[in-house]
Amino acid sequence: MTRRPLPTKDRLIRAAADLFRRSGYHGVGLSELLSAADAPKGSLYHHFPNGKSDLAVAAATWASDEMLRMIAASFEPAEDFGTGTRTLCHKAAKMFDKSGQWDGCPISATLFEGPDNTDFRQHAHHLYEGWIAEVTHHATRLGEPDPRNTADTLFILLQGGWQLARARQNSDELRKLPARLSAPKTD
Amino acid sequence: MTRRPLPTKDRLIRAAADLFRRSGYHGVGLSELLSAADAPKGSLYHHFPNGKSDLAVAAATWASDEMLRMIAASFEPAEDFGTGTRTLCHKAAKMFDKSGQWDGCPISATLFEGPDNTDFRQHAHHLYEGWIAEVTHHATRLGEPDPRNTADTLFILLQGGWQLARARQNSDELRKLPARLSAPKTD
DNA sequence: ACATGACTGGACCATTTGGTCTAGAGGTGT
DNA sequence: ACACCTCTAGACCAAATGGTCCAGTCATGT
Repeated sequence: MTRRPLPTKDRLIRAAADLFRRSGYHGVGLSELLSAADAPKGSLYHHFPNGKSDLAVAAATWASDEMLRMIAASFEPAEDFGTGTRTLCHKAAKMFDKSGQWDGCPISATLFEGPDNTDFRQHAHHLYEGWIAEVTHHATRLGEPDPRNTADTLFILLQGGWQLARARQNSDELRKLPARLSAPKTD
Repeated sequence: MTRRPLPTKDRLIRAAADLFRRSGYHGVGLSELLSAADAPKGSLYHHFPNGKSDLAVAAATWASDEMLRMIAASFEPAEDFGTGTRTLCHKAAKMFDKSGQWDGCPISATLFEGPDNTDFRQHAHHLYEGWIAEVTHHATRLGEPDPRNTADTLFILLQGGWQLARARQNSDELRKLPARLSAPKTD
């Protein structure tokens, strides 16, 4: 406790976020989880009475909060929206490289691939809308003409770009994303 | 056999593609799989000596081939690239609705979330590049200025758009995709 | 009629799964 | 000193997991 760098609960959340992102909800067993967090089973069920599923929600929420911080850190110092986008994509690329280039989106790997519980899916939706809302906020602030639509597009590009980067094992796909973001045609 | 609409091997592949897309590789047990395909365990291990993992590869490949057919069917009759793109996205939206609006990409759910086998990942990459090559082919044929890059972008939009549609439970996100596809800025 | 080979059916197995339960350690307040 | 409470530790459990194995079925070729 005093010697451990982090309290047990946080170690569990971080280990869960890490492992779920790598192998998906069902791909991680409690034993693997507990040994990664260096915690016994009793602690898990003390902090998360509903066990694995509670932990999954906590882990996804924590990962989502990290993403929100990343978005804020990218756009707050930016002069214009394009600059913020470029910063965000570069940060994402760095995160991708650090994650070992195989991991998926922590939200979808944890909640979408989880048990076919409606609450899980809705929570994922909620978290995603949080990202989009944050981007919309900055798009508005920086004078983008159609902030909501622009935020949706950036979300799509990040999700799809991450997938392509994963397939190609190359984070440059993420860095090239801003070039693909431009004013939509008036269909 | 004579009474069954499809031979056992194909029923297994189709059931697997279906279930894996819905719950991911680890989210589906053999029992669920076998009862969905109405096949006994012996048949699985006859047709797929390595069991679940062999079946997963076959299922992902089959799903990928379906996608290739969908791409071809969209672009072959098209006068220009934009029209083909619109058709493809509408077809994808229809498929999304038919799938129940919760399923993920069959390739990534089956192969990326699978065991941390390098072959799995590389096969997924191979299948994805097949999609992109097919789109590149049509982009070239229809006179797009930068066919490879355009194909990459369409892939990214489809992957990301599918994810957003899944979160929002709304296939219109896929139908709105073509409007987001435009000439990239010269960064 | 018989043998052959592909395929089916399911009993069986070791291992792992998520989850429960209880004994107790360790800190804090009185 | 005591009680109190949070948290840890891990033995234990029923159920499910992926996988093996083999006897039996059935269509076919001869």
